[in-house]
Amino acid sequence: MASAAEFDRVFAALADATRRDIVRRAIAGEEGVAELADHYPMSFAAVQKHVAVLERAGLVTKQRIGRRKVVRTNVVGLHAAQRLLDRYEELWRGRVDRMTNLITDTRERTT
Amino acid sequence: MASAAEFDRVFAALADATRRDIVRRAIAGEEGVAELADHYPMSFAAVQKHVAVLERAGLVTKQRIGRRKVVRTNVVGLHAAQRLLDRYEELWRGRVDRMTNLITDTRERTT
DNA sequence: GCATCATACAACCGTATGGTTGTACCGATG
DNA sequence: CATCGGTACAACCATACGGTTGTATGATGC
Repeated sequence: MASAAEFDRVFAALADATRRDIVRRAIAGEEGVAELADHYPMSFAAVQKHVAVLERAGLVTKQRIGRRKVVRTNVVGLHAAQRLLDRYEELWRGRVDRMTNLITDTRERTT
Repeated sequence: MASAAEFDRVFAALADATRRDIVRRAIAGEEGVAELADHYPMSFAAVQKHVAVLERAGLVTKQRIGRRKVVRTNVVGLHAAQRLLDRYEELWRGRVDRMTNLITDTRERTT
């Protein structure tokens, strides 16, 4: 189970379009940092920082291959975020069910 | 489909423990801003700002009831985030499948 | 109409964030 | 071993963010 601080990092990491695109590209898991940087209108260092943010959030990993470091998205990190949203969803459904019951009860009582 | 800026707002809104807790509490949809504020060790104004961030992200709505404004989580906003994560998940699965095929092909060729 | 509860918003402050440039390190290759 | 490609990191800058206090607006109850 992820701590509050971990959720903070995961969602903060996903709250940037460039980083989301890096996550998407890193699913293929074939590009190094410099190759990723070519896709974006910013310096290499900026992209490197974005990758570092994603890495700290546990959303990607880096593996040295030759002189490059290939960036790969870590599906485990994504799952943490997914599970939190799913829990909200469950709670929401529970609430809706309870309201439905309430309405049903009322109907039964009033009919 | 949500735009990049909308995703930015949704994930940024979720990247704070207090705001996530407000979302959770607002699922019940019974507390006003002042009542929510009682749960947290910060000023009323701070909580109000958090609610405003969630509102701008489309994660909660406010409805005037008497002199209060009841905060309710908007499940549609959550769905936007969920769908993005699900898409990453799909892409990831696709990649794994492709790799599996590749390995299978190789085996078939080498046997 | 007045006091009051609930909300809204502006101004301010410290720190975090996203970007830049510059420098240093590491590994492959001639 | 000298060079070069790829990465890492520090220093710096502007702006955004999370918090505060103070003031204003709005709906309720007497």
